[in-house]
Amino acid sequence: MPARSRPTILDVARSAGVSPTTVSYVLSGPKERASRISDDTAKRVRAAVAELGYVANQSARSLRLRRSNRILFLGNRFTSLFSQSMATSIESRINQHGLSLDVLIGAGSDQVRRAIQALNQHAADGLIVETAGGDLDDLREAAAAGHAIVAVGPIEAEPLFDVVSNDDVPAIRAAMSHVVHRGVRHVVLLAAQPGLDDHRVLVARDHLVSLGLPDDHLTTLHCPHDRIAACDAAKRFLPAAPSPVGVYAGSDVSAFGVLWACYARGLRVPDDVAIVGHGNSPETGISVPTLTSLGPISHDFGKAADLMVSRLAQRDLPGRCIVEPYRLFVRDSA
Amino acid sequence: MPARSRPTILDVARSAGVSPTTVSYVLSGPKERASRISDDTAKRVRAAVAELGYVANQSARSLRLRRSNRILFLGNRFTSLFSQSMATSIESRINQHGLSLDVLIGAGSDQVRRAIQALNQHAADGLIVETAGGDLDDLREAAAAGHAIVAVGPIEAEPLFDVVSNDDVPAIRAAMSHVVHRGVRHVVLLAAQPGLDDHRVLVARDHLVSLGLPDDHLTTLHCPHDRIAACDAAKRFLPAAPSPVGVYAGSDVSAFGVLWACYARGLRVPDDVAIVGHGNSPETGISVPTLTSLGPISHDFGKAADLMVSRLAQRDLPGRCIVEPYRLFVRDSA
DNA sequence: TTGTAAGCGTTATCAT
DNA sequence: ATGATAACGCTTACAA
Repeated sequence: MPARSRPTILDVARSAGVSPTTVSYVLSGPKERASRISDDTAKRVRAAVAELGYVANQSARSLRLRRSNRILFLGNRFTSLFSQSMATSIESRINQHGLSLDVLIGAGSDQVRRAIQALNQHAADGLIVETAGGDLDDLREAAAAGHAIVAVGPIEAEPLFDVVSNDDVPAIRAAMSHVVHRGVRHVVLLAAQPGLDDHRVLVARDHLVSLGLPDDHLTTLHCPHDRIAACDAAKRFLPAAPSPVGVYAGSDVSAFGVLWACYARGLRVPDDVAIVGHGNSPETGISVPTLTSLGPISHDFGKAADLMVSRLAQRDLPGRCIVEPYRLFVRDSA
Repeated sequence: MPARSRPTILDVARSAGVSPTTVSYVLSGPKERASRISDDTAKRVRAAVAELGYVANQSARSLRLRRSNRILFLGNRFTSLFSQSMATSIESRINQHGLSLDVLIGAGSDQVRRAIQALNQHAADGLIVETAGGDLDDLREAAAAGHAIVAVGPIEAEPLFDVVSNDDVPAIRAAMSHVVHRGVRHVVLLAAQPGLDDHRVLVARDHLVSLGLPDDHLTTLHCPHDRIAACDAAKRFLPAAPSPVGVYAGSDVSAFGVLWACYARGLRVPDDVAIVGHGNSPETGISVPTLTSLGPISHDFGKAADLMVSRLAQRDLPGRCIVEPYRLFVRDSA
């Protein structure tokens, strides 16, 4: 049932004719301690390691060191281009620091709780989480319990953990102003689940009202942020909508779904339907028409990793907040 | 530097007025041993656990049990709809078995080696890996070392580990026959990196030759399987290609990239350009035109998880092989 | 420059 | 029905 047993540090020590202490010193990297080992001994130890194929047991190591050197990243959705690029840029930065990153995917408080559970189990040292704010209470509690947390999302600074604050509100307003200026008088707003990212549509709706659009010209629809769900939804609501209609899709993938629905229904973009995405993923540049979208000016989320690393080095740091500005990227779909 | 210290089993024992042994028995689930603990004691223990918020330290547990109850899944690409659905279906099945799944993403032998390293470190009990065959040697070596491996991909049975064999060859041939029957005499084949999935284009090319297409009517291009790279590539090769031309994109995401390139260049699909994808992702149904693609008849890869679980229960099982049939799904793009 | 020994938190064995 | 004890593999004072 258990895997075939692997060599331990004792086997290496025996084979090299030294004590386990010496082996540990040789392997624990060239800190100042490495100097206490003679070159010759070190060489013999390394030879033995290579010959036996010795690899340190992480469980034993974590138990003794009281840290695992693993960081968890919890992204929102597999289909989200945004989560993907976050995972990629965070991973490379985390690796630069000699830690390893585990990627979990899935929004929702159950996933957040699972991730925090992993921290409680000492299975990971810290959690970088993409959140829309729905699980802030869980995160606050975990941070209060001494866990290292970095949250990324459209949220404010926190006292107990670090935040990369996606400041998308001005860009959302700019997008709505833009479509209204182009003559749109009816707007459909697409939101995923309530609590997940509905702040986007709330901001959009408020701003449209302040621009003078009557409330009954605004429709909020809930559908998951994936291409197919958005396309299906759009095929239902678009034919009935007065032209020109604006669609703020809440995500780029949804926007592409809406775009396909326009093709399927023979609607012209942007003349009949003006589409705005969210995320400004690279794919916005290849569709026909190209997709107007709003997103962060920089797509490098390595800063979240840096926050985590410095927090691991000093646990009692006050919560820091890096504001990530967003802007509207006007292309041809609106 | 280390996290605030959490309660251990000793704290629980003290608080409940019992020995650590008893706490462990109470918590290790109601197997047949639970009977040896009196109801009253068990209740007191559970109360103490709840009060202190005790959670078992996974490192200590893994060290003692010599297993981590974690399974690794290594998928090819974040952008791959196929990897995504594999990860999802495998995770839910793995969880049903009381294990947890860690998802890694990234093709290439370095990633495979990193995953195997995790096995060597006792950080995980088994590895489910999506592979095109390029890293079979590494996997064989790991399996020979006693690790539990399940590989999913267009590969054959293996003696030392389990395989879910994606039998896509007949479907690829069917797809090529289909486009040729429709009058295509020139075909462009898109492959990712050599060694990753080039078997797809090799099979396609061989079959096209056997159908009588001259070799210089066949072009193989290498570009990563993502929408943007494929679109850029297609924008370059399509205008020069004789019409009608067939494109076997090697993946659905690439196919969508090619489709956008056709729109951008004013080429009609399927009349000027016939496009075939690979993977048969749900998105094939929403594009205009819908995407002809080949893929597995079933998208449930829970069977890979089942293989893993049974292998963990009995390590010396011979390598099993489940063949996953593919077929061509003809839609409007070819 | 190297070795001895204690301890990280758990679970299994063996007593009681 | 419960408890004492040893062991899992590693790191690190401290001793030599």
